[in-house]
Amino acid sequence: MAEAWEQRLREHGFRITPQRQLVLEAVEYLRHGTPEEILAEVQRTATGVNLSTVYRTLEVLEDVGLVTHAHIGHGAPTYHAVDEELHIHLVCDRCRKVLSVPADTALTFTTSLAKDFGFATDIAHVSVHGLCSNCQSLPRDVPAEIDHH
Amino acid sequence: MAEAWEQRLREHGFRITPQRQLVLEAVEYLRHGTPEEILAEVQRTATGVNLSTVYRTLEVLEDVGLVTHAHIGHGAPTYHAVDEELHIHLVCDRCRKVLSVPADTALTFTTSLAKDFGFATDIAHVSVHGLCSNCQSLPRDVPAEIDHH
DNA sequence: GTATATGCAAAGGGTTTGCACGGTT
DNA sequence: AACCGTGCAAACCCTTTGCATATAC
Repeated sequence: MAEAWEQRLREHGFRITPQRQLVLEAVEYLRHGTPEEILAEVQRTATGVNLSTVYRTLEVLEDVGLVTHAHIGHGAPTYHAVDEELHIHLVCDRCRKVLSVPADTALTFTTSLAKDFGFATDIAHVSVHGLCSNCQSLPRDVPAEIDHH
Repeated sequence: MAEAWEQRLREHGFRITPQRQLVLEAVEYLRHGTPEEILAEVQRTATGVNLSTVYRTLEVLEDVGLVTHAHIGHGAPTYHAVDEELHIHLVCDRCRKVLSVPADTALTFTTSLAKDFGFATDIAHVSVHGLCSNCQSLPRDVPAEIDHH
């Protein structure tokens, strides 16, 4: 029997290619990865793979439900394999640290958005910004952006 | 007595310039505006103003607490005057429509982030993505992105 | 054999930066 | 007079696209 991911691609009319396999494996291995990071990982095996292929491949893999992405900072999005536990990223606007918390922390929130506005929330898609516990206790006008990653 | 906004700038060691006044007025007038839109509005009065000045000015105005910004789509951020009612943007990933809901809809959510993780949430900074009530009732594989604005 | 995927290079949107000039204090 | 703010142009990051070639089916 073919691997599940091959099945998924074929079902949606896509072809099986080495690039698609490698990108998917890189996302699974990295657990959190930007397109650039995924490319770097893929190129450890296949140096010839191109960034635009990574972009196109991630789009396809997302289409068929094998990966998802989330926006962390203002920069490149982060991709996850779908079998990762669904989580929300809390981004500290001062120190830039990212905290992952279970998606169902937002359950009452998403429930009321559904009830009051009929809106079906994809809570993990976009990060929640704010200040982490550490940075809240710091003096006000201390330089932000301690860690740019 | 000087206007409040002039006070604000001076307090933080910034100078008063026509550009800063015009950008602030444009943000207040537009209520929701991207840097480009703000520039267009400013240029109705002063054609010579430059985009990079708008960016730099918005940063200053945000620094001193006269404006805030929120990320709606993947594109340019939207600026608001601080006296606007604080609201969350709900973005439909299919039709791209944006729904504004009161920020305190998220009160139980932000409260539990504070209690459980010590995180002080800035809920209005980033939009919540998902599907609006209309698009949920549509068939699955209908082309998305009906309205690119 | 035919349609789809890929690599490459170029273009695109949004934003930031270096620099010289001009305006505010 | 000193410094800050501005305009301009170039550079920047991330992403998308056109096209010819290669590959999966």
